[in-house]
Amino acid sequence: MDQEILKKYSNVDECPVRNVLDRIGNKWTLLVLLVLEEQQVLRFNELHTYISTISQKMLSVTLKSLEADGLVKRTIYPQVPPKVEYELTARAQSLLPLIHNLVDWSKTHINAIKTSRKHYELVTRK
Amino acid sequence: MDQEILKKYSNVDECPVRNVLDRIGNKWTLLVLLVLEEQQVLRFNELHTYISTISQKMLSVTLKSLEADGLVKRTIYPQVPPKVEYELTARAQSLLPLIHNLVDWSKTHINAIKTSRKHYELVTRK
DNA sequence: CTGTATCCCGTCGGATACTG
DNA sequence: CAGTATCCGACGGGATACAG
Repeated sequence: MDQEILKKYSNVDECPVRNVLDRIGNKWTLLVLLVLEEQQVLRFNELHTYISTISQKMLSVTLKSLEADGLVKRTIYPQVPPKVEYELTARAQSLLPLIHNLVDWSKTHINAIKTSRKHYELVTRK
Repeated sequence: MDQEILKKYSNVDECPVRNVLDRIGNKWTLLVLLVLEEQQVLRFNELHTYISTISQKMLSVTLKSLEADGLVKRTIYPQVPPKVEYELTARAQSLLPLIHNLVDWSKTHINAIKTSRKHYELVTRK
């Protein structure tokens, strides 16, 4: 890993994994992906019902960025009232196993991590 | 995935993977982990040299949170001038394969993703 | 050498109200 | 039903200066 590579990894635009982490790292993206994986096809308000604590604004923003990255397919049915369906793309399907690995690792280690945090807080307290 | 589970996944404190993503999702954590993996043991300023674009403040903050989570071990040598060494823990070693999977997936798909983003921008432009 | 302390700004995300 | 528009507070992260 030379200096050239490091510079690229420091740059959000040039670093591939930063491009991905900047998406799934934000507050709601992962949850939307997991719900869509399980339910397969959902309308906007159905998603909102499943993830009731998300605001309309953030659900909209999250879905748009997922659509922009080609991870979610959005289908509009031209009718009144409007009907819009969301579903995962093949690209998202290929990412989901890695996400599940992360979820599993987190579940396995979260207790030890929280214990570490408490201990760290104690020993660093003045 | 029932409502109870979803509420937990919406809550940063209760959701295991959010606890992990909130760490590796920030700007510098991943890069620090990868450099430490390759170099094994580094002092503060050596890390700063490898990752020259990080500010002293953020390097300090990033290392502290990694240490708090038990992902990095910090060793102080009581001498003047001070010498402090950082190295990965076994916990971090167990996480790194998943990170490499993410890096690989990102490298594989980043071009297609960027193409999708450009296309999305075009079709949504007024 | 290994950090802290301030100040400051941009972005993320929440609340609320409004629209085709 | 499926969003947008607006306002606003909190927080991540950069620049700079200082300290043990």
